[in-house]
Amino acid sequence: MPELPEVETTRRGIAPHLANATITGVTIREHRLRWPVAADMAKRLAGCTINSVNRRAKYLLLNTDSGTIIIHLGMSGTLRLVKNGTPPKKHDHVDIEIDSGRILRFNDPRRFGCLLWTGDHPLSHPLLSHLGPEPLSSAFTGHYLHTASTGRRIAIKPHLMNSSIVVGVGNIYASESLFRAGIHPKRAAGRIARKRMMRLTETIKLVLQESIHHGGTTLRDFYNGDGKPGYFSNELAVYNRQGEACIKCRQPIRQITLGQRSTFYCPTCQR
DNA sequence: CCCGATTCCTGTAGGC
DNA sequence: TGCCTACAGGAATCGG
Repeated sequence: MPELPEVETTRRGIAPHLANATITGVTIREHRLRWPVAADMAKRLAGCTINSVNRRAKYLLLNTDSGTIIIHLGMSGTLRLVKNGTPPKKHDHVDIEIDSGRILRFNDPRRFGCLLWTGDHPLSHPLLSHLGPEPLSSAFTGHYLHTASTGRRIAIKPHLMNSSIVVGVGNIYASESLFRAGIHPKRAAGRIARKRMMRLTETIKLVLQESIHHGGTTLRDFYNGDGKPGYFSNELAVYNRQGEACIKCRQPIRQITLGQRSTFYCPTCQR
């Protein structure tokens, strides 16, 4: 599933092929994604030149000379570059054909992803305008997170997954970061000392940077068409490891539900 | 405002 | 082996 590191790796993979490319055609086979794909997308995009490929949170932004294509991969979406004429497979919902003779192909079995168009500045779009800071940016500090958590009684884990607090921390990395920082996922966000918040923010940055490293591996498989899931599984200390011995203290890892999401932690190491 | 619950969807895993 | 059901997850939105 595309976590922030995988979205970033996707961006780096497709950007060289798309920069300065002109769109020659668009095929929409399925409009019903998380948000409907605009019927006039094809008309709007034809003849546009892509200037750059950027990322904000888990959104990919294809910046053209007359507007921006906003793409979210949801949890099962992929973007692949294929040769012109490659027959579509199941769930290949949208093709963006470019003048190099290739197609940027959006596939998404669960259709939680989206593909939108805006003529305005993309960061002003309603889906992007209320987002919190990027976790790997200098704006995301222990001081910031401590301040943003003041008075909050919500558990720290769903708090970290709230995109208005910080973007890009999904279910897996919320559990992993809290384990490494030694913080119990149910602890109220407003009851974590500043010093521990400092450690938590540094841990989040570290975990995401490590996983970007693994995202490279993901991208190669992804482009080779293997598409095998679970590359991260060997790196994960607690996620999906319920009942297994904690790598630090050998106590069994526990699984609970928090904010309607599976949550994994060590009852001894996390307080 | 705050926060928990619901919702969209399909592939996969587990039970029988 | 095969059918059936429960469940997973990003994130907007609803409801209390």
